[in-house]
Amino acid sequence: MRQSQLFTKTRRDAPKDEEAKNAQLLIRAGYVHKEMAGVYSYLPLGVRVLQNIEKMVREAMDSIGGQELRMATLHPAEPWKTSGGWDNVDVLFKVQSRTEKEYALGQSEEEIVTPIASEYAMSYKDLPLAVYQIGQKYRDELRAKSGIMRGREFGMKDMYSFHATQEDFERFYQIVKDTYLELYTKAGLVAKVTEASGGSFSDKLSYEFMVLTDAGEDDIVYCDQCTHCANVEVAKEKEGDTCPKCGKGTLAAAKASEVGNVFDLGLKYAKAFNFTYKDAEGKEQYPIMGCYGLGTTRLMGVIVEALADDKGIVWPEAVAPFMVHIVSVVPNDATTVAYADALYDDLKKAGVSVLYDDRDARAGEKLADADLIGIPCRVVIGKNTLESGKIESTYRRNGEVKLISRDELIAFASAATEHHG
RNA sequence: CGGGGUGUCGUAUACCGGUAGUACGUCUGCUUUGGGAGCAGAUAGACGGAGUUCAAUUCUCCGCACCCCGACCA
Repeated sequence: MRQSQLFTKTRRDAPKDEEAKNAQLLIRAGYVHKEMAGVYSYLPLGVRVLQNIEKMVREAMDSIGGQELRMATLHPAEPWKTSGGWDNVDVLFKVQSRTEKEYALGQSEEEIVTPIASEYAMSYKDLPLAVYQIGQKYRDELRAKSGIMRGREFGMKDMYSFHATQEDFERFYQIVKDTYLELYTKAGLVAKVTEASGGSFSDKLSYEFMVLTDAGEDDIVYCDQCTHCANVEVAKEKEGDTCPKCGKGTLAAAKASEVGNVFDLGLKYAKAFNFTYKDAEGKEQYPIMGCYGLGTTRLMGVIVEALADDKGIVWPEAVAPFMVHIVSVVPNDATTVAYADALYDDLKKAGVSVLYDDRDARAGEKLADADLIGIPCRVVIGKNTLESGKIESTYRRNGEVKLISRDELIAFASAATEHHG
């Protein structure tokens, strides 16, 4: 992509009423556009990041046997009345048609997936079963805040599983947990699994996946030696205590943001929608159901919060909108431009995602923009390095500058691009 | 939903009961080009509605929007 063709532009100042770092940087760099409180449009750069996140999530869910589907987000009122959610879920958006027919907007989709699954899962042989989707969710939050981290419309992956036994659910939960943790690591984050309340959802415990960031809304305590971690809303423990799990470590307190969760739904929805299957003896049984959320847009916001520095965004390779950012700093010099053009073509041919700043602008502005946009590898093409035959590449993450050959750059970038997603 | 705050060109801001100014952006032209260039010109703005007043962007009231704190949070 030539940056001169990119329809968004960067801006020097953040809007005065955006306080969240993620919103300030994403707006300044041209990733998102705010529509209203808690609702953002995603612009070309933002879509590229979201698509990478979705790809990463999709591959992870597919790898553990999840089957992707896409359920409606405009829901009939009836299943919500059947489950009791119509009156009990206060964040449920309800809409009325001009003929006064009532609908709901999807905020989680047990009410939709359970009847669908019950049509196809007839026998114990059809279980376990896991389906998921990635898409928009709507929640009537009383107060949207923290930029894209807590909105009224947002992106989420929601998976639902059905099992014949509690043991099988536990087995699957462990697999999801490991997969989630792997995914957060790949996204450059440090995540903890915490026990939390099931809310109105379930009497049973739920598990939350927390990423450490001061922008988070949750307070957690975690052990400095083992994996123990708990949300203070249910924990009796506090900072400085000896870890109740390993008995060795000390608990530390931190702010964190919930980027995923797992709920044990038990038989609640199976019973509400009369979803039964036949067991090996031919008897009707209710399946055990689990649900697994992962906020894709929130994840994007958390990555910005956790990794950005004072110059701008720092994307991990797995989600970056482009892998290489070519910055041509002497746009009036024909030799330099020809060199940059050729490098751009070569990288594209090698399958590398590359943003090429070919704008007729000064070096300072271009470099500041590159820092703000946050692409992992920046390549500066100017007269100095052109003569040496080496390419100056700078890693956004740590500022490390290397002089490498053209072939080395292409080899590095195409390898990194393969890991994309 | 309770409390607090803020609404001025696209963005950030200034002033003022009487002609709304600046910077950045954008457009035109020329010069410039390795960390947010210079000159010249151009473009564009008072959230909405009532009220007070000779006169309201300014004061008052009512809406609406946005931000922050709290509560809430499938």
